[in-house]
This record gives sequence, structure tokens and C-alpha cells, in this order.
Amino acid sequence: MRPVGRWQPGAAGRLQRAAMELFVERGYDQTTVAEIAERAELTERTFFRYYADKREVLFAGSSLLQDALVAALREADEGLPPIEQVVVALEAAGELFIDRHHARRRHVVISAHAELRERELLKMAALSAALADGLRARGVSEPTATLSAEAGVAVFKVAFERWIAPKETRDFRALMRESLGDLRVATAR
Amino acid sequence: MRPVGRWQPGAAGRLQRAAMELFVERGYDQTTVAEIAERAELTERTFFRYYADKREVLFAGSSLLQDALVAALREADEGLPPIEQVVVALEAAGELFIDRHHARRRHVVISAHAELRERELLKMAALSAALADGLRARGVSEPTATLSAEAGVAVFKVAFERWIAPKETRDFRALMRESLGDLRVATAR
DNA sequence: AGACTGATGTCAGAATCTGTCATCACGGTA
DNA sequence: TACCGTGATGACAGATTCTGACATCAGTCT
Repeated sequence: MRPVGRWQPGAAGRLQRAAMELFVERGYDQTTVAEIAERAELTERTFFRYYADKREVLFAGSSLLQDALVAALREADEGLPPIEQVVVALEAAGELFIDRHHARRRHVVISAHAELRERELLKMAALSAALADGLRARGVSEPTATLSAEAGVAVFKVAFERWIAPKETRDFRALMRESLGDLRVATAR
Repeated sequence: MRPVGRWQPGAAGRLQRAAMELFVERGYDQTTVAEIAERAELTERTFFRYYADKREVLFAGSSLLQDALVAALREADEGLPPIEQVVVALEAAGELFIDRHHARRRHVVISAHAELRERELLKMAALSAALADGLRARGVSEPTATLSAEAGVAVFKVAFERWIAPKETRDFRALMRESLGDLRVATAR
């Protein structure tokens, strides 16, 4: 059941929104966890029950992305070359990218703080590792699995940068395709 | 001149050694900065004068690597494809890798702690960005510069993993070449 | 001699993060 | 109805990381 309990529901979401607002208003390190919690009408202690550290509140969606990615990889045509399978999976997971405006705001906050860029890199590395696992599970051997995953994620980063660029309107899938082509040009013998 | 002053010289190095020892002895989070400083016969405050945070003490060498890399890239044959230039630079910078034993111990410590893996990823990203800058400075345009740098660093990571693998004896350059070949296989159409 | 410099020490304090126990509405059960 | 768990939250104490401000003090320069 959905026990809508005696507390205001959606504590995690409230913390996320409060954090985003404050980070945009006054910057990441000018914002304390106590302030985030206060705006969400919770306590600092509760913040740390939902998020392992202050950075994590900005990366709550990344495990959804990873799950979508792994699922999509399982549905990719096994006949394709590994890098293609990875790109197909990343394209499919890109369906989660709907709100360009929100993505841009978030990106501004993250790129302004080394701590947050660091965390984002860790999340990307986790995606890459999950993809490599998925490939190995389908019989792709090392180092092809790792390299295909890493290359795929590099393509993904470039495509994402393009997706949030000002005035860009093409959809994510098209940008992935284009970026994969660019990678092929760059790595060709 | 080199005023060998009134203090024990080599404070930064002593802190590094003390930190490494303690991390190996009892683990990264079981070690406080105060303990590191104590073993180095300094105070906690002085630790933070040399290293911006607790993690940095393990990454002091990475700016040397980056400098060597940028220098090597400047000497690479401009006629080569960008990815080759990157790999050549990374091979040259690999000359810094002498002590496999030390590299292995360090790697064990780092991979055991998310905080440290995070920092290592940031350093790698910095290398990648520096390589991309170097390529752009020689006229390589986007997104080729970024993708070549990212792909090169992926190759580097694989080569490094191999270099520190038990029983591996080939030199770093050979492993870079092999890994580049693997990347080409993985990304070929 | 006296001023200056630079690495270090001392101290206070803010912020992050953890452990532990208390609270208290809700839901089920006797 | 009365009782009892359960789960989200609060309250509080404390360890650790990291910063700012000021003091110290051997050597150097003039």
C-alpha cells in the first residue's frame, strides 16, 4: 500500500528541489545542508538519511539512468558490434532526457564546482562499468568490453554537451549518431 | 639559493610517505590527517598548507604527469592523426612510470575507496582536457580534439591496468600500442 | 642592530557526517 | 478498545575535515 503517513510525503524530492534552488540562488558552497533541510522543512539529520553526502542530492536520478541503460543493453541486437550495442543502449536511455531547461541549470551548477564534477565523473564511470559488465555478460571479452563502454560513454558526453548547448533543438538520438560518427573519424587508422 | 632553513626539509614528501604508510597499515578512512601529520612530525594545519584536502596527498605527482604530457604532445609529429599524437604523448609521459611496486600499492589503496577513485577520475579528466587543449592549439577542431583525447585516455587506462597487473613485464609503451590496437578493433565500423 | 621573510605552530570555529536514542502517528491484532 | 510493532523523523553529542587569524622564530638583508 501507499501509507501517506503522518509526515509530509516526498521528503527526498523536497530536499532535491530545495537544494537546487539554493545552489542556484547562492552557490553550492555558500549553501549548508542545514539550510537545505530547513527549506524542505526537515532536519539536517534527515537529509543525510536520504543522501549519503551533500553532493548526492544532485545525482539522485543517475541510478535510474543506469538501470535504464542496462535494460536497454539487454535488448540490443547481439549481432551488432559491441560499440554499436553500447550506443544503442545510450540512445534508448536518452529517452529520459526530456527537460532540457532543467538539465542546463543542473549542468551550470555542476560545472562550477570541482566537487560536483568529481561526483559526476564517478557516476559516468559507474555507467561505463555497468555497460562493460553487460557486454561481458553477453560474451564480449576484455579489453573490448571496457574499451567499447568507455568509448561509448565518451560519445555520450559529447552528445549530451551538444544536447544542452544553447539553441540546439535536435533530439538526443540524432546527436548520439553524429557523435559516434565523429569518434569513428577520430580513431580511424 | 636553497635555504635549508631551520625546519626539517621535505615536509611535503614526508607527509606523502607518512600518509601512504598509514593508509596501507590501517586503511584510508581509519587514518586521520592529524595522525599523518604526527608521523611526519608536523601539525594538521601544515598538512593542509601542502595539500588542499586529505585526498590530494596521494595525487601530488599528477601535475608532473600532466606537464610531461603537454610537453610531449608539443613534440609529437603534427602530421599524425590526432589520436596517434595523443598516444605518442601518453607513451612518452609513461617514462615517468618506473616503480611498478609503488604503483601497485597506490592502486590498491585508491581502488578500495570511492573518495579516492573519484579524485583519480578528476585527474584523468584533467589530463584529457589538457590533451584536448593541446590538440586545439595545433589546429585540431572539435569534437575531434575532445574525442581523441578521451579515447587516448581510455587507452591509457587500459594500458596502465595491464602495466600493474601481476607478472606483467612488458614496458608501458608496448602496452599502449597493444591497447590502441584493441580500441581500433572495438570502434571500427 | 633592526627589519623582513617564510615555514611552521596555535587556536577557534564552521561544516560535514555518524551513532544513538527518543518520539509518535499509523496499522494491525487481541 | 487497548496494546504493540513499525517506520520516518527529531534531538543531541561527537569525530573529522577544512579555514581564518595571529603568533613564533631562525635565518637573511641592509
